[in-house]
Amino acid sequence: MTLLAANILIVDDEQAIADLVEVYLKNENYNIFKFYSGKDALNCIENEKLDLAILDVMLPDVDGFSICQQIREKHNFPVIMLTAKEEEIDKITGLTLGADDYITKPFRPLELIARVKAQLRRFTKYNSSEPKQEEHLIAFSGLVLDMDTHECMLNEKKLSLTPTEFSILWVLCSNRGRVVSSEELFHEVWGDKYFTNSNNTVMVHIRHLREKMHDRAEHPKYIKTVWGVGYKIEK
Amino acid sequence: MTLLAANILIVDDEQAIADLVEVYLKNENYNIFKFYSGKDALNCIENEKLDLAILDVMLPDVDGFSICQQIREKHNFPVIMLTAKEEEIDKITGLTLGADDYITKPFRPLELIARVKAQLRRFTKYNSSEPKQEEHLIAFSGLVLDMDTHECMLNEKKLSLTPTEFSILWVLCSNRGRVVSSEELFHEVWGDKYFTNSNNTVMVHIRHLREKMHDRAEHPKYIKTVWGVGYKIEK
DNA sequence: CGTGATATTCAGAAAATCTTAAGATTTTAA
DNA sequence: TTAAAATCTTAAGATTTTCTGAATATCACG
Repeated sequence: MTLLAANILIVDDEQAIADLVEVYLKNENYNIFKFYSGKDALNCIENEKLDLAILDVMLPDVDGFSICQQIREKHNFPVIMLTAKEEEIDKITGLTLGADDYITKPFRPLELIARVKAQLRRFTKYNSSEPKQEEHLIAFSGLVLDMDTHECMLNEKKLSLTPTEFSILWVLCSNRGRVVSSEELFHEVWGDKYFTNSNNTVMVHIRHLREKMHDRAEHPKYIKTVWGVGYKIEK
Repeated sequence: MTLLAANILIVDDEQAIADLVEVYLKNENYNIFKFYSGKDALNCIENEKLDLAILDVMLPDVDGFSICQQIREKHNFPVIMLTAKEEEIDKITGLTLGADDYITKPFRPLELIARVKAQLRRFTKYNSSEPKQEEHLIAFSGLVLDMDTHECMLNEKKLSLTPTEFSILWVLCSNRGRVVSSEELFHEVWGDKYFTNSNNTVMVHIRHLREKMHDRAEHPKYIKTVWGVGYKIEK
């Protein structure tokens, strides 16, 4: 694994899913190798130096399990399986054998990213002497967000955030200095899982966040409203 | 045995099992030599400096006993046998033929790792002067967990934990400071072999643990619930 | 001002966790 | 080997926390 960015293989015949995963992970600065079929993926496994694979269990040609086996045979990097919730348990048991982790669809983007990072961390821990830079931690001017512990500290004081609140703040912070629209926020946090026209839900959570941060909407110190565009945290 | 990592031989014709064992042990930083047949393994025994072997008793070509005998004849490192539950008689025979330990399938990852470490420890104790760092003991702020004896002490008092309880606490402690999701806990403790959608089982064990630790769910001193994410033990 | 965008509030819905207990399984002891 | 004890799993309902959507209020900009 290079120090700069991990190479991640994505295989899913549902193009929408694969594309989505790609977007999320590219956003995290990973190099993506994406395929809609198992056959193409196998080729990639041989020719690229990969660091992690995300495989759909059910593929039309070569199934995820076989790919996983091939990876195990000749290579050594973590494999995360994607399974639909409805798929039969027996099937999954067999198919996920040997995978390092699995995620059931539909999943939340942040969860996916967290899992990917966890695997890369766990793996590099034993395969590199580099004191990995911590990407699961965001810290600046009195605000600390820790993906591992899901903790949030604001000026030495611990804020107890709900999962959604944490996610929203995380997205805002990792895009610090840039305005993030309600829609974008919604997509980042909830994924395409739900579609709703009302961005009101986001608003309510922003409200709660500001409350917990003692941030008044009139003079928000942290989460600023940019009229007609979205929300932003100052750099 | 090198100071850095032990070389471990795995032989099992059930590829899924061999792969699984490989994953678990690689995770523990061992070098793995894996084979799906006895013949290939014999070759490896001659050419590599091995520190431990994990052998399936039932192999299609050369059986585990024979391999074990060959190891005993020319080499000197511990052998752990893998046996299916039904193979009662073989178990005994295998042991008398010189295996140092045996594990019945299906096994739990933590148990496998513990046994491997125990054997390596036992062996190196007499064959090296290096005071190997002991990873089989976790101790911090009043809590002591001993993988060898499966004992747990909390503030000088011994807690009698069931195997599952011990495993869960062990995983939580070794990931202290990080939130571990129910799913992850489940994987670590039960392995990929068993699969269940309900994390309720984990929950019940957590409950029992908290009970034994006099940890109330409202104000847990030790095992904290991180809503929507998992459980965690403070650093 | 008027209009559309953002805020606030709050109650019901949904989701996650906790508790309990009964039955299944495994281990231990006799 | 069998009986007893210990442990594990599962399920159902209770509880707690979190999320959502509607109704209303407020604000910024023209």
